Amino acid sequence: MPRRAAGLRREAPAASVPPLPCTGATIRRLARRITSFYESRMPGLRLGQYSLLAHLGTEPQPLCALSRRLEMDRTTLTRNLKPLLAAGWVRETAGADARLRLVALTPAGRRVRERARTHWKTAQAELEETLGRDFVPVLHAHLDAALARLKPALPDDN
Amino acid sequence: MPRRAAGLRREAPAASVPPLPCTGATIRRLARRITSFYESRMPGLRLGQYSLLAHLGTEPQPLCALSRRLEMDRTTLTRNLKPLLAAGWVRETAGADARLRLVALTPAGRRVRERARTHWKTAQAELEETLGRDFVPVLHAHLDAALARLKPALPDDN
DNA sequence: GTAGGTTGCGTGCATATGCACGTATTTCGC
DNA sequence: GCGAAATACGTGCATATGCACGCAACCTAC
Repeated sequence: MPRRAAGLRREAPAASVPPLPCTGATIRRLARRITSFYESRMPGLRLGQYSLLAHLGTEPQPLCALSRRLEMDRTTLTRNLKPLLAAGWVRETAGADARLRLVALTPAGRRVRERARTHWKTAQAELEETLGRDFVPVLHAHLDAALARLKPALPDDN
Repeated sequence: MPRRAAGLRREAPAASVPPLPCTGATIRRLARRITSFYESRMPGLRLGQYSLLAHLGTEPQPLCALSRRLEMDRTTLTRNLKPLLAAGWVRETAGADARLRLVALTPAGRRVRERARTHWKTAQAELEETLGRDFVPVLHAHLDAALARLKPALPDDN
């Protein structure tokens, strides 16, 4: 071991096979990075929360419909909705079908969404600037293609 | 805006602008989908856990080095390591620098990793089959390009 | 040598994610 | 009608994610 004053070792991946290129790990890494990018430009709102607001409307819609549109687990949606309900941005109403839980934006929710949309637009523009104006459409095309090929494989719900 | 009689509309995304294509939302959606794909083929191990095992080695390395290599928040790493420690797949040792927390694979951890690597390889191959053999390299190239352009913007740690 | 900045780390808080399981309602087959 | 299948939903559990804050050990300048 070479002597070293203070420091940390940044060498050696440590006795083993180097990790092979994993599509899953890579996409998650990029998702983290991009999420962080957006959120640093959207004060007071997580990206997921904004996404939720953007998919909500004045018209009450059932949770299941929302989860399908967002292609997100129903139970995740239930929990992600909680802070928005607590903030008074979303209200729930009862419909004819007693099983359904209908959710819609409140006036306050619409205001928050409009304000956030501005920030989002800025972030999106800045992201496209950073990644390259002509790069982003290509990236999107590939992401969409991957989504189209990868079937959700719905277990029970959704 | 034409005033429409109640009952004319059946679909309607609910009184508002349809969500614009958001790179962040799209990549998170794909990340969820792909994660689910891998995990359905890796019994008893989350994708993140496998990724961690794959980046660990026999040689003890400090947490901070690991978090840098994984490009992941240090505190997230701390927590993600916990189940692996509990399972006896990872051990921690003390080094010269009392600040550092050195972690390495145990023999059991190596065995688990080797078994998991097999499953991972199958999953990866199947994914490439599903997405298209020639598609995946292109996708990777774009993901890597995006990662290269998007600087982490390290706040304090990491 | 010691004060003060730096570095490595853990915890509390808040959200994100999805599976297994259980519950309530509705619809369907007969 | 009525019992079974289908549908919509919540909760418990386990992990994933990162920021703010605080602590301890280390290093550097003086």
